[in-house]
Amino acid sequence: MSGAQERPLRADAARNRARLLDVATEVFTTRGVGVPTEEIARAAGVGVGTLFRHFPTKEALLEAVMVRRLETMAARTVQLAAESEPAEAFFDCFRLLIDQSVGKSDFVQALAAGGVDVHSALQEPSMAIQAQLGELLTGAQQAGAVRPDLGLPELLALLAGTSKAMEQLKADPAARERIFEVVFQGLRPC
Amino acid sequence: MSGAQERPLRADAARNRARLLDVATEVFTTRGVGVPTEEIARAAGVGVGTLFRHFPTKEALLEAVMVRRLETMAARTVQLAAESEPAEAFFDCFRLLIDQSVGKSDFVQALAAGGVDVHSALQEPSMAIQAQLGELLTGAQQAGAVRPDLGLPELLALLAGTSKAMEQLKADPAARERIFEVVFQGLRPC
Amino acid sequence: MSGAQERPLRADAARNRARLLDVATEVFTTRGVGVPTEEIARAAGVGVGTLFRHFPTKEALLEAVMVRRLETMAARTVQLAAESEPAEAFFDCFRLLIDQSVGKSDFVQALAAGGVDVHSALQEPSMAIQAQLGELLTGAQQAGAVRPDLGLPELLALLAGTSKAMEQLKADPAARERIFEVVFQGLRPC
Amino acid sequence: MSGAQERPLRADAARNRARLLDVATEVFTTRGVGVPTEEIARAAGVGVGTLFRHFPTKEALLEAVMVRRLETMAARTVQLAAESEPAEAFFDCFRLLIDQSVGKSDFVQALAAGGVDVHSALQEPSMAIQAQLGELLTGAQQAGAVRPDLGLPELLALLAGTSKAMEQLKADPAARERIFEVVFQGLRPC
DNA sequence: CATGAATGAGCCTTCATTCAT
DNA sequence: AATGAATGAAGGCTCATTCAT
Repeated sequence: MSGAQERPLRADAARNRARLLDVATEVFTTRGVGVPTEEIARAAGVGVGTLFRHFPTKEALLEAVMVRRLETMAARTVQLAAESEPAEAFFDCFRLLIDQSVGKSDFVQALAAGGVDVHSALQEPSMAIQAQLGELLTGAQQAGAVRPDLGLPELLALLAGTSKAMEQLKADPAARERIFEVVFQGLRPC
Repeated sequence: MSGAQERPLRADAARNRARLLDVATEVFTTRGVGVPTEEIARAAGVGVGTLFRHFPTKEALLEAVMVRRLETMAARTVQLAAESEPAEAFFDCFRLLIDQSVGKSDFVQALAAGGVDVHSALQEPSMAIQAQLGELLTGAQQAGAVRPDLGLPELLALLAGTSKAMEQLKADPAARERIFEVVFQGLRPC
Repeated sequence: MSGAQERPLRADAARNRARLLDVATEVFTTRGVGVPTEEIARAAGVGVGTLFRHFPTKEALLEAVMVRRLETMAARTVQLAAESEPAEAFFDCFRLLIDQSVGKSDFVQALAAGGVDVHSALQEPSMAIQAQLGELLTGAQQAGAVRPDLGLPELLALLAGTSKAMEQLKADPAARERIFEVVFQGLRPC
Repeated sequence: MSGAQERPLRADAARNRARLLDVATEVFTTRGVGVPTEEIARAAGVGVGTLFRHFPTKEALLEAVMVRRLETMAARTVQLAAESEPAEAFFDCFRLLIDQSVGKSDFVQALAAGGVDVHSALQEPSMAIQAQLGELLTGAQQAGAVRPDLGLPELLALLAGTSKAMEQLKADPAARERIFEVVFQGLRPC
């Protein structure tokens, strides 16, 4: 269902690939996309050659990082959606996506794959979450827990915005909670 | 108040500086910070040498761009604050700052100069707006128009977040208005 | 007639450009196209940056080198053609082109720009020589000094081939002369 | 005669070696020496490791390719020389060598192993053909079919040159034939 | 023996910054 | 003061070669 594995991939190769992905996620997130490939490779304990064997381009690496994040998000979203009442599920999911992406608001933004120039590789996982979110939104609206005039685009924008807001309050959990209160109260029908 | 002008600056030099600043604002905003200095210089109709005479560093140029934006924002904020009732002034000002920064959420974020690594040059204008916003916030809270548990940091974070959200809805003014409704309703006391 | 000079080009810049062209010609010719750009720059007494300012690509440099050779050839060809009788002019010109390109048979081959993938920049100068050679050939044929069944393509091929042959006899002028005798005798009508 | 086989070589190993050689010949000839080793290996259906087991260096592979060509040429030359009259044998052999090397003028040039920097491995087969050609040349000269003032070096140079000339006329057999006529007529005593 | 993942030196190219004109 | 040519440190990427599986 998730595309044929090109090949089983040798044990060590798989480990390297995973480490590269982990390191790249960490590095891109904390220090931006400007970090040299060589540094990422070194941090992963491999040579540049290995990095480029697994990801033919720096951009391909970035893409893979985002795809993985998106897929993780999608998985948890699905899980949550199945476990609770529509309204509760909606708000829990909102929280989840935000918590998932503290310090990574770009990832949440990448989620809005409706845009034109978004890399095709991101389209699929992004669409998957969007579909989920769409259902959750509708459910919550039918349950009367969310303003009925909001659409999916507004929801995505609010997710990106809330994530951005949270970034500035990393150090203050109480303040973050207040942001949630503001947004959630704003989402409710007048 | 904004630092002594080193020297009166010849007429043409001043014109060049202004053009450089305008062009840089436009270019950085629309195409990102990655644009080569030479291109900015050319677009401003001067040589690179001239650019570096006015701004010793590319980063200094970027800083100058942001300072100017911040100063503009501060001026309008002051004006607005003086013209209206506390509560109205607060919401108008929120709107203003967001509208000012569509497609430029980084500028709004720069506004949160309380952060550690923010360039010192941004501190002063940022502090100025923050002071204004602080007063507006307090005023609106005393008027009972805004939740009393919110502090300046939360407000700044919400501004940055809302700006980010708006970026994704550039093309849809009605949706943007709905975002305002959500945020404003969320800001009101329960 | 040869395209508008983009700009007069500062004295030192022109000198650098010329030196780069000279060095590149020498280096590409004696050691092949694989020589690193940095080495060429160093040999010309400039930094890599300067090389790439003048020639945006390594390939562009190579192209420029060949264009210049071709233009030199064309100029001398025109001169020769004007000075002598058709038959004599034809053979003198053949000799000239070969002597011009000892150790550089690739240049002579580049002359055959009829090929498809030849860089467009080479087309013009190549065509110019081809036109000249065509006239010389026809003249010599009408004078009865060259087999009438030969066309321009064959002439170009023979030039490339003779040049290649000469490369192997660099050290032996007498042997080279014998090659000329063979080729020239072969060119004459049965 | 051509060096002791290190070991009998297992059947599959021998097959791999042969395939590698075939593929490399094809690839080097049609696309140049710049083609990555890995690609050659893949085209031969083996891993890079295998390639490097058989040929310790890319250059060694290239050498082996040329040695094989040279040996083939030598064999056919011997055969031809034995079958015909001296003069006819000489011209037939010239033709043969050229036809053998259309699009591969480098191979014919490698034949001139008298040069200094030629790899030692090429020396032996090259010398073999040279000896053959020397005899054919002398024979043809004694038969009065070839100018007596030509030596082996000139013959080798003419072979290389003619091959180069033919490369440019790949598409036009009639023109190629005319080149032969020119060269052969040039070779005949005045 | 075969495989192909790993390595890392080296290449081309860009761009912020300096400095001669 | 302005200009734009020159500089050279990096950066992304390739590929011959090695070595663990």
